[in-house]
Amino acid sequence: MTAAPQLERRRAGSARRRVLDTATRLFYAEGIRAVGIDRIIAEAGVAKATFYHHFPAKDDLVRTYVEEQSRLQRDHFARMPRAEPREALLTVFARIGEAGGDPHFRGCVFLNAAAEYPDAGHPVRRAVDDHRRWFHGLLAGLLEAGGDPDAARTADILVALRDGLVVGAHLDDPHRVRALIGDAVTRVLDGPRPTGRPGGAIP
Amino acid sequence: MTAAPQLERRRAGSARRRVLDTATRLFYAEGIRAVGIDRIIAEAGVAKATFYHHFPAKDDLVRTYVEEQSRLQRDHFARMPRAEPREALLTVFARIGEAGGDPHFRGCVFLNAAAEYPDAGHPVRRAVDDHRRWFHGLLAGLLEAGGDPDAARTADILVALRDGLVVGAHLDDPHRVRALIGDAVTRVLDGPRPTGRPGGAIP
DNA sequence: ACTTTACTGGACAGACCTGTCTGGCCCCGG
DNA sequence: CCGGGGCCAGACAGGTCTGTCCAGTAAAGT
Repeated sequence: MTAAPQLERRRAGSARRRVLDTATRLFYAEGIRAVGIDRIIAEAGVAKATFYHHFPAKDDLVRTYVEEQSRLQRDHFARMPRAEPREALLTVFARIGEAGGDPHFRGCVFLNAAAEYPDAGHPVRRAVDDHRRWFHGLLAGLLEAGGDPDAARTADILVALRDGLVVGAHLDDPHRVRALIGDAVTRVLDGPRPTGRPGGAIP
Repeated sequence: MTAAPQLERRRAGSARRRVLDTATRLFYAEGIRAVGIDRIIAEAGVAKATFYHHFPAKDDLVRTYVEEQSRLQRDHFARMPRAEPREALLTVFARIGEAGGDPHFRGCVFLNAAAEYPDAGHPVRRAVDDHRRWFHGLLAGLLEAGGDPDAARTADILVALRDGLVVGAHLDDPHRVRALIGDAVTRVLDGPRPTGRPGGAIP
């Protein structure tokens, strides 16, 4: 009980919290490379030494930012009310349309971050990969529970669809995307399966 | 006959050509902000003054890069052999799978560029928009020719699918994406339509 | 032979970047 | 009361960025 207060002090992490919040806002709105440390610490009202005390380098801040966004999304879906698999799937996709309506919407945190880190082995890219694997697993689980005969494949397609919808809501028209989400998901879920073709998977 | 040689000199545009080629390679491989002018002119073997003679600012080079890539893709599809609309559609999507197999593949030129330019009104973003409108029109035209009852809607979905597939081929597994393209497109094309529901569009 | 034009090589300015360091304040636990 | 750690303020170093400028070369057209 003597070590805990050190980690849980009243103001402990307050500066760190402000840095991370500011970085999250600026990184998402303007891009990661486009936002410098000086700008972050100025808007967060934090000394430079304090920043480098909490984050050894800028990339550590970026990685933390991406990881936290992933955690927030996972928490959000974990707190989603229980529903039938298919309904849950539609809810997941409906959220894309809602997010696109936000005036601050600027696409997917993870896709945007990945676009700025060409090196696939970079910690930031790994964090993105982790998030994508989680999301694929979430969809595959719902599909399996819903009795989809090839949940992994359908999940692959739905992940692609989700990425494309988010991109479209950002670069094209959010309202049009919102209007077509249900149609698109239904086509993927209920569209014809290749296994139905005679002479299919098994030779 | 007197003005033409000035524009078509033997070496005229040679330096410009080298700059644009080098920039194309580096921008795509490493990102736009990540590549500086000094690096481009060094690898292109061009003097700095020459660079700024052809491109008033870096953003002009970037815009030219994006526009040229758009033109190249349009030319490619224009030279595509005539085929039935549906077959042509499948060919368009099959190319995504092929591109993903290239070891230098690093996603979509236009999505990557857009991710680095948050301002939607920026000339680079406009060039990206132009390209996306063209691509949507290409798909919509093929769908209409193929007798799709709601070509614009289906084109919207296919554009989203295309974006997601390209993203997946870059961030996830190119081989898996390649294997599911046909399935995905078929589901979207032949999946159930909302208009088929009783009490549909017309109240 | 003269002019025009693209091009070279490199110095230079001014801004911005990340990251380090010093010095001191303030609050909380012991 | 006092020690330590979180925090602040800002100078500083070393590098990179974009963009300007100058002086000179080489080749094309007239």
